[in-house]
Amino acid sequence: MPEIVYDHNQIELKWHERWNRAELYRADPNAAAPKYYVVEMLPYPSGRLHMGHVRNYSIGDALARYMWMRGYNVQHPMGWDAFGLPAENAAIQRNRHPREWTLTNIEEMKRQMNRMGFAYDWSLEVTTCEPEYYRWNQWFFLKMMERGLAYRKQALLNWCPECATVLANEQVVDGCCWRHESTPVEQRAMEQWFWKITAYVEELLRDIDEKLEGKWPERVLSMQRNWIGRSEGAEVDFKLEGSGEPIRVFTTRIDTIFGATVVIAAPEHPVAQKLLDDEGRARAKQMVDARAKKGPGDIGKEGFFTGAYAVNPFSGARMPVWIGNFVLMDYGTGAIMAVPAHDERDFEFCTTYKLPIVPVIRPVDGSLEVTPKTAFTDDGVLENSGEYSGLPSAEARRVMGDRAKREGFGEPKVTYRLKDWGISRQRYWGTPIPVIHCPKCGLVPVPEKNLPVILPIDVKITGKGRSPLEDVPSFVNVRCPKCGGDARRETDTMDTFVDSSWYFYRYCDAHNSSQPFDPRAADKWFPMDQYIGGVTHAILHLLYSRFFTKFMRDIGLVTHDEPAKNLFTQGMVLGADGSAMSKSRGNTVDPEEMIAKYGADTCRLFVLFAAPPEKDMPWNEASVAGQRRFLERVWKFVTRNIDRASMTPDAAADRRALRKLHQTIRKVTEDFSNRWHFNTSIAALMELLNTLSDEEAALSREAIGQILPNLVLLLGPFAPYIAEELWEQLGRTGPVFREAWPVFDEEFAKEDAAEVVLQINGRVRGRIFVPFGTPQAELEKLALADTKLQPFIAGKQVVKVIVVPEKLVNIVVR
RNA sequence: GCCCGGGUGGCGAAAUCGGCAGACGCAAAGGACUUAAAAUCCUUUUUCCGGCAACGGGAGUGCGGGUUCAAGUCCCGCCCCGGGCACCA
Repeated sequence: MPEIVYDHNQIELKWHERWNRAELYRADPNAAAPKYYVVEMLPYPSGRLHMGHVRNYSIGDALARYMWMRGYNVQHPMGWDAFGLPAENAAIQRNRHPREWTLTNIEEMKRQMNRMGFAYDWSLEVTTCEPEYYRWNQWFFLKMMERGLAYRKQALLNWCPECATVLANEQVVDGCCWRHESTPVEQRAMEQWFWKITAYVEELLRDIDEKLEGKWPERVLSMQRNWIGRSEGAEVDFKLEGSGEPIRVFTTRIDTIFGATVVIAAPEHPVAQKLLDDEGRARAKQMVDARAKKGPGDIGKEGFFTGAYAVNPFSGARMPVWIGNFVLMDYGTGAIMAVPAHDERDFEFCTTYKLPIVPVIRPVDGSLEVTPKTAFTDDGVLENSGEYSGLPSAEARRVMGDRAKREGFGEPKVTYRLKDWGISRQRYWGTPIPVIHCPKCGLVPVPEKNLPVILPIDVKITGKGRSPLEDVPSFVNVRCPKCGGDARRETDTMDTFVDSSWYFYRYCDAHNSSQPFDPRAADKWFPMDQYIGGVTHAILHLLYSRFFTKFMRDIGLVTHDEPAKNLFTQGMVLGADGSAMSKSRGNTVDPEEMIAKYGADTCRLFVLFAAPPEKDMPWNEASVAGQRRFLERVWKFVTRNIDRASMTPDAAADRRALRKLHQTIRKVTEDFSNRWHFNTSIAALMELLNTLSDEEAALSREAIGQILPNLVLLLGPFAPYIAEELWEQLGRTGPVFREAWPVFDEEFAKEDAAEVVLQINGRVRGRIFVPFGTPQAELEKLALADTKLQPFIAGKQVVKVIVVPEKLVNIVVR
């Protein structure tokens, strides 16, 4: 029998061609089959994939193929974020229109991904640089404006010098731009557009517990909770002596207010500013500047006395008003009451400036008091607190908050760390913000019928920190839609996270020209059952898109509250140096090279086999050769057995091989349905092949006839090219993943006898094989009589015998 | 400091509900085939002790306790690694 030499290059090229005309792979959203929707994020439209991407796609792709075989409709689009032109390519690309380079990149991506065997439905592709897509981003912007959720304000913003644009808070990582990890962001005062994500803050938080808990990874939920940073407390007015003007403070510990010895305001606080003379104002400005330059964590605590005093509304005490550089203007009210005895930071400040320290909380057991060295920050029992003395902290907080409200000098209050989403960018690419600045009418939204506002093509990218659109008179100079007078077009473009917040909804109705998508289509597909993405988006995309879904619900586009029922965050592929693979670090591994070396199926199999998908995986290709060997063994086993003449069939061998086959089907099916640990699925396939090889010589034609197609079907989700080719070798016609998923037969999968482990005091001393269903009493008898156990039982007293049917007998002796 | 993960052989890992720790693969060593090498196939491979051997015995899942007939898995207290938040009042 001539051996067929398997040449992976030949096979892949052949299948590459077939892939491109694979019309019938498209999912049909109108079909009646159950829905199952998978979205994956593509992190970077650079037109170049690395092995990190291959792993991410392999996970979703294997699942999608399995779901197809189970008869589900799967939408498996490539998520196109279009975060923008990679800065490092800017020089090359700057003369080209974003639409042009995006399409070029898409072609390149398609080529690469086809080569890797990913079955994407390109017909549903949406790109954020398409004018149609601008239209709906802008449409959403107008809806936000109508509802008062879009507004413009002057604020201190994060500025990335490298990108030459502002960034949202979520896009600042360790004080640096999320795309330029060694470039510290600066603070710049600019007028910007914001979207009021804070209007949904309570719901965003509540639904974490009510809708996502247990279905999204705890890590992501915890990050979102942290980021939202809810904190319950109270606001209290301290009236200034003389003017009677109040300085409002926020505190989570109103129960400690009798211990407040000083009011400290942020240097930019407006009321405090009024108290200062020119010299004071200069000092305050210095503080603000210092903080803008360094990170807030890197400056020592400094402050100075304003000369003014305020009155504690509870105790009536006269308290000096200070300016403190550590008090943040944009959290709480911009002023605090310092309670040095019960707050570490206040303690430090008051010790430095020799301000009085008054303990007012005693631990519940009465054991210790505040020492001169440290603050006592836990809850306890109030003392030296007038009528409130003796109350536990928690109760005091409630009572005192209520009184502040009743008497009008404060109220219980919840504050959040989360701020509104700054969506303005001074980039060229991105959706133009559809607003016109009219000297007479103010901010005028572009009428809906005039959408989309599209980007001009002749633009010079300046990198100067203003939108390059400002230099395009044909774009900027417009007539006011209201009064018809001369006006200027807004030149900021939208954060591309706007696009990624809803693009996946567009997939279910990609060609709608009257609205972003038909609500009925969204109802059919959403909320998506399963979302697969990277953890890097925990507080970026995954928070924004939750907000967007709630907003779309409120304007009647969808009827659900959360975009994704289940979230799965796959682990990152780390570079050999242990840090995340990224182009800027230069530690990426090129899939093209890997494929040239080992073949696409081998590469996919390798990344799936190396670790369970949720785990991070340092790149180490030492074991790739093993996956290649496995595929070649499968190839050889199948091809040499297709027309094999009957040898010496042995019913026992058939039985063993078929049993293993059905056990493997069961195992792989369970892995797919429960946990997607494809590494164990592939291990099971390897075990199957090992068993088949052992039994090969004695298998009957009938057994072979059952084994070969099932083996190929099981391989399909992990190694699509070879599975397709083998399917054809078997005389079938493809595509293999449109075949039904194999079904296992419990009878076949069952072992002949149950192996029961015999233990003495929990240590294994022997094992017996018994028929399934052997009664417990019988098992106990067999165990006690077992010769191997005798030495351990002899001369001792049997205290207890534990029997786990079909598994184990444990004899406790003394 | 607070909040999430995680820690198992030389390496990647498995053990899914408290029931045989190390499946599957890599690497390594030895052997077969070969003039030779590659490829392929076979054997060994957590560790210590005893044995020519089949085998037998002990230890072992970051550390220390506990619960249980039985713990990688559950509980308590630590250590280390990764991630998030943090002068957030």
